[in-house]
Amino acid sequence: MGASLELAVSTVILALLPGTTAGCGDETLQLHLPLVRRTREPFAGRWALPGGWVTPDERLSSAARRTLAETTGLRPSYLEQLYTFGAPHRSPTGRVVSVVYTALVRAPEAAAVEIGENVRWAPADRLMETVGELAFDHAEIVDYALWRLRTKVGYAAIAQHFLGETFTLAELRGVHEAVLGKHLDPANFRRSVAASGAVEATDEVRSGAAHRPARLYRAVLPPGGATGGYPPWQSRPELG
Amino acid sequence: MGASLELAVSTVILALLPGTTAGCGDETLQLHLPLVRRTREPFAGRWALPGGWVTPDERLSSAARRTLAETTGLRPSYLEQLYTFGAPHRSPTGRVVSVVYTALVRAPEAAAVEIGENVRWAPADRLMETVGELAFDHAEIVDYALWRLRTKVGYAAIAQHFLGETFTLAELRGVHEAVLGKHLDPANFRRSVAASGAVEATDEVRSGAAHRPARLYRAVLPPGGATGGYPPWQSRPELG
DNA sequence: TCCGTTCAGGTCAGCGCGACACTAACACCA
DNA sequence: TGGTGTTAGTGTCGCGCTGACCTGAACGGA
Repeated sequence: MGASLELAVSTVILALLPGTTAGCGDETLQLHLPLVRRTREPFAGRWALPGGWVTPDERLSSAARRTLAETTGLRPSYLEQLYTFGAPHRSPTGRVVSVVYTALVRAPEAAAVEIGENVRWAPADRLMETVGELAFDHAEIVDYALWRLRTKVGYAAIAQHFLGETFTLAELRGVHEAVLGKHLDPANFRRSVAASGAVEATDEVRSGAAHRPARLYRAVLPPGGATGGYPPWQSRPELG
Repeated sequence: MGASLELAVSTVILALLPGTTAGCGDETLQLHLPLVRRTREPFAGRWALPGGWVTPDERLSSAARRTLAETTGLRPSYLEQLYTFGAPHRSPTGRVVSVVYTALVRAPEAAAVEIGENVRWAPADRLMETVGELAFDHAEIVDYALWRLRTKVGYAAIAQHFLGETFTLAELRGVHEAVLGKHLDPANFRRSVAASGAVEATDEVRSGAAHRPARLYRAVLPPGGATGGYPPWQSRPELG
């Protein structure tokens, strides 16, 4: 029935890395994503999202995981389905339907990517300036992923995915400021986070700096069913 | 590359129809969705979501529209992509990946469905009791669609899709009460809707009943870009 | 010892929302 | 014709969340 049609997966992986501004000084974090340079037609030489074909016996998310690891070496712990793109002429060489997954990774994991001639991190908000036009409709896909991150993702998810096991509230706030692109009041941010129940305090503190040490916190996953349904990001039972 | 794999589309169409409670009295509206009885294996005799195969030259949404019209006669004006289900053994007869679309339709449009031996409306919250277990993983798909409707859809969209061109606030409130399954305070509902800017008052009123006539309102679409991105339901440029 | 910096917590005003009382405008009926 | 019932629509109050700002706590460094 539905033949002569290829099913692919792509992934939009977002990481907060130091800004690659050529000038010095500016040490701010910026959203980056890994891109792969195409070596074959169509769009040979252009940069594209990591991805590949789905094999008959693997889950869609497994295909995304596998192709991501094959091309970039990244192995994120959690992938979320973003959208399925299937316009008839997305690819000039035939009908390709792409199920796109997205994930957030920490900077240490992001460092696992073997940067090379054909793999690189690119600043999500300046793709055009840094790598030129993306292959296929991948620029549109990235835009949609960024919109989802900025409008739909909560404290716990961002903390858990962008920071380590434990973190200070200042670190969590810094991550949020980088994602949202605006300054947040430390006191109000603290209250807001505490009220959300997304983090819990640990006994430890982070010392060493020339000021009062900060308490360390840990992300606490939503109790899975407390909201009576599917939380939007993490912790939804993976759908088939 | 990615062969031996079928791509299908399914649709979850939601309409508010009078409750089919056998007993008298209860005239409340209930969420219903159209189901189609399968005539072939697998799952012959079981009820399933309307859907079918994607042909090589049509958009995914067009395939959803076409198969929905072929099986039920429904032609909703707008379809929204819900999720793509692709677990390896969803279908016992081979690998099938289903891109699921969803839409809300008004009762008059819903009446266009030619009810028969193999097509019927079923109450969304009592599928098991009324039609037994659905084919494939369609019950899971319906659950996810209901969750999305109840938690993600705003005033304007519900008004526009479930009601006519103009409507009273009482009608809009009734629709929301039916969707959410709980009573809403008329005064607070009015203020909340007004503040959202999702509706605008018209000059007309609806008279005829034995009480003060109610002003008619009209749904106003979000200004498409006011939020600087993709509004969640209606009015997002259809993605590829 | 003093000082600068950051952590941590508190206060206060404004806003949105739920609960509830009240007025307005029609149809119906005695 | 005027009273009555019913629903439309408005006003008010209190609570909780949020932004803006202030104060004390705890460190390293001069």
